[in-house]
Amino acid sequence: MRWEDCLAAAGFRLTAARRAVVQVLETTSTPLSPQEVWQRGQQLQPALGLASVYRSLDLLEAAGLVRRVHQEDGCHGYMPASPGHRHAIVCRACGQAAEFLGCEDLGGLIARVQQETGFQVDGHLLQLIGLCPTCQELR
Amino acid sequence: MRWEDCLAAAGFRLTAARRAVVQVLETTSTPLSPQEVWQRGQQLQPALGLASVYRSLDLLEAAGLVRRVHQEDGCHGYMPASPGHRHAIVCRACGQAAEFLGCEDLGGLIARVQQETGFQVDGHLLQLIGLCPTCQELR
DNA sequence: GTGGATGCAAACTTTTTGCACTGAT
DNA sequence: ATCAGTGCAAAAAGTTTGCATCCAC
Repeated sequence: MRWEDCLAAAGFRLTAARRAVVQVLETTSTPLSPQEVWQRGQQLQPALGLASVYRSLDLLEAAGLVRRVHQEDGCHGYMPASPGHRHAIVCRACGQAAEFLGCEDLGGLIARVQQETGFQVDGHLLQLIGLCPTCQELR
Repeated sequence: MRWEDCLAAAGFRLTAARRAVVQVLETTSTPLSPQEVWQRGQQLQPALGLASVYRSLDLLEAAGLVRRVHQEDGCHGYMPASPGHRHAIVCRACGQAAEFLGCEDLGGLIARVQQETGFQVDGHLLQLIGLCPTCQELR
């Protein structure tokens, strides 16, 4: 299901602003801040407003089409999200990011933590940090 | 090693502002925002400035004495950090948090992701979300 | 045609910075 | 006595909101 259909199915309109935001995110491998999405989006849609970028990102994130990643400095970046439960791995040198599937390995850990703390775990935030292939070569 | 010694050993001074920030964090089980730390800290140290709270939190985090947790809404909270490599579990209902040890279970997952993506993984961000014992009872 | 969505500007929130003064060493 | 650290105020970032206009349906 393409993103246009996802939004349409949920009753949202296909507007130029949303198109621009999606196009920008589709063509990046680095998570982008709202500001960056805005700047790049203006090349596709000169009238694009920053507020619409925020609104579109919220919408797309809620729809599961876009993922928000936590950067080391505390700012947020957005990247396109593949369907399913995935996590991101972000390069600490260049910011390049990739997604990966599978966090079943957490099962044992979660069971143990539930036992130890009494919390009932129903979600997790997992993100890996490292060096991408390119940045490994540069050192 | 108490926090006073940690800072002193690193060449930092023991000031009233830092004392207040540490005391506030020591007496909370919920991660606090800088604003909250400031408000509570003013009861211990009326002249406390918000800027000093930010500066102290940065310092204490760099020293590993305080942990920054990512809240669902994107804002940051700070909580005291026990020594060693630990992670946090945060209650999605009341914000209460606990720490847990042990993320060796990630080893297999990390090895697999390195293989798949070519990234060299050297860190991770892991946080669990769930319901604390108290909030489980309330429903 | 209608109402959802936009762009703009202003408001707000959060965080950082410049600077003179204070107080820990 | 020194100078790291502070409090304050201003500035800079980051994000949200109000509103008239626009355009997808």
